[in-house]
Order: sequence, then structure tokens, then C-alpha cells
Amino acid sequence: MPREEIPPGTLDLLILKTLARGEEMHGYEIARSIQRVSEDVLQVEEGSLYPALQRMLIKGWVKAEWGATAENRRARYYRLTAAGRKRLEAEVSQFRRVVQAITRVIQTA
Amino acid sequence: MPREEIPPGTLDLLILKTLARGEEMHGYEIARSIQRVSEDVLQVEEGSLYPALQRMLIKGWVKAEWGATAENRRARYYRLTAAGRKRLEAEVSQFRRVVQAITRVIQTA
DNA sequence: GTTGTCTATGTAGCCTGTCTATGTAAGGAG
DNA sequence: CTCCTTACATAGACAGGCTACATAGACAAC
Repeated sequence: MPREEIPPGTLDLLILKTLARGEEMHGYEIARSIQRVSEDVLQVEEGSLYPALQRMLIKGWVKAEWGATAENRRARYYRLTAAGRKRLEAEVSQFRRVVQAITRVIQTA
Repeated sequence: MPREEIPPGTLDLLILKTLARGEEMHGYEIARSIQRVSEDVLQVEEGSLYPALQRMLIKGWVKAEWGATAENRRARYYRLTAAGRKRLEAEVSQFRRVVQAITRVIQTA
């Protein structure tokens, strides 16, 4: 099965939700997590990931601080802010709403 | 509830499926149908609709011919081609696959 | 010590596809 | 005649993915 592209507008949702599991994560780790949890359907490219994280920093949905990985490499660790958590809820309910609407169109004979 | 924008990539799917119900339809009618069937969640703007129909004409997914509506206005009637029907199937299954993948991410604790 | 690989972050520029805004024209109401 | 609605169409803005490229440090192999 081929990997699918990330539908525009859903990348923020995926990142926010991944961070919402609680642990701090760095960017690379977030990307691998999304790929793993989606069972290899969604592949987050680096050229999409880092700009997305920067947008979210500016909007105040995440905070970042430099640190080091277990393998002693520098990495930027992100965690959700309160605003980010609120945004996540909004994005999830909007996602469900739109998917349900499209599904109605698909299923109408 | 606010209307939602059409997620990029799904407009073709919505149009193809609407035409797949069998009857010939003109553009304006297709847009109103999508809006109605989606229970007013999805609003197809004309600036999105007509370029989309032209793309689909070029790709051979739909055919068009000029005619007149019941109210005696000129209108361009579209119908699915065999290629369009095939494309519709591909888009539907891709849509389900991606939605399922995103849903997995959303639902993973 | 230098070569190579993997991790990790980042930027530049392209492309697709939606949106807003605008314009045309013809029918029907008043 | 004017206005509203239908119906089609295009130009340009803009967002958000993508590819491709660049950098840098850790570590292994040789």
C-alpha cells in the first residue's frame, strides 16, 4: 500500500494530538510517532514538519526548549500549551464534522 | 454552526460522487446539491467549482454539453465518463484510508 | 584522521487547490 | 427600467503541503 500525503490542514492536528499524550518530544520523534501510529499510512516530510512547528510556536500552541536526546544529540523539545490544548479540541471536532459531512455525500445514493 | 471550507483535494471527490448519482447536472446545481446533502456543512464556492470542473474535463473524468434549465437558462450539463467513475472509486478508497489513519492518531491515548 | 552513516534541524522555492473579488449575461418580478 | 437570481467564468491572493538542499554533531569503521 502506498503512503498517502497529509491532507492540507490536518498536519497541525496530528502534531498537536501527538504532543497531547503528555511527554515532551522533539520534532523528528513526532514525525516518526505519527508514521508509526498511523500504521505507515501517513508520512510526515521534514519540509512540512519544521515549518509547521514554527507556525505553531508563533501562534503559541506549543513551547520549545533545546535539550539532548538519549543518544546525546541536540534536539528541540516541544510541549503543548493551554492554548494548544484548546486548539486541538477545536481541530478534532472540526475534523469530525467535515469528515461526517463528506461521508454523507459519499454515502448518499 | 459555521460552514466549513472544502479540504483541499476533496472537491473532486464530492463532484464526482454527486454526478455518479446518474442524472446530468450543471455546475451550479452540483454545488447546491453538495451543500444540501452535507446538511449545510460544506459550501462550494463558485471560484472553486468552475476551475475544478475544467480540470476534470481536461483529465477526461467528465463530459459537458450546453443546454437549458427548466427555467430556460443556458447551462453546461456534466456527466461522468468511465474514467471518472474509476477515478471516483480510487478517491473514495483513498479518502477512507487517510481518514482511518488520522482517526487512529486521534484515538491513540 | 577521514570517511561515511544516522540523527536532527532548518530553509528556499515550487505546486496544487482552495478562497475572494469581480465581471458577464439572460430571465423574471415589480 | 431596475433589481434580484441564476449560471458561468477568470484573475489574483494565499495557505500549506512537497522536493531538494544545507548544516551539524555523534559514533563507527578503517
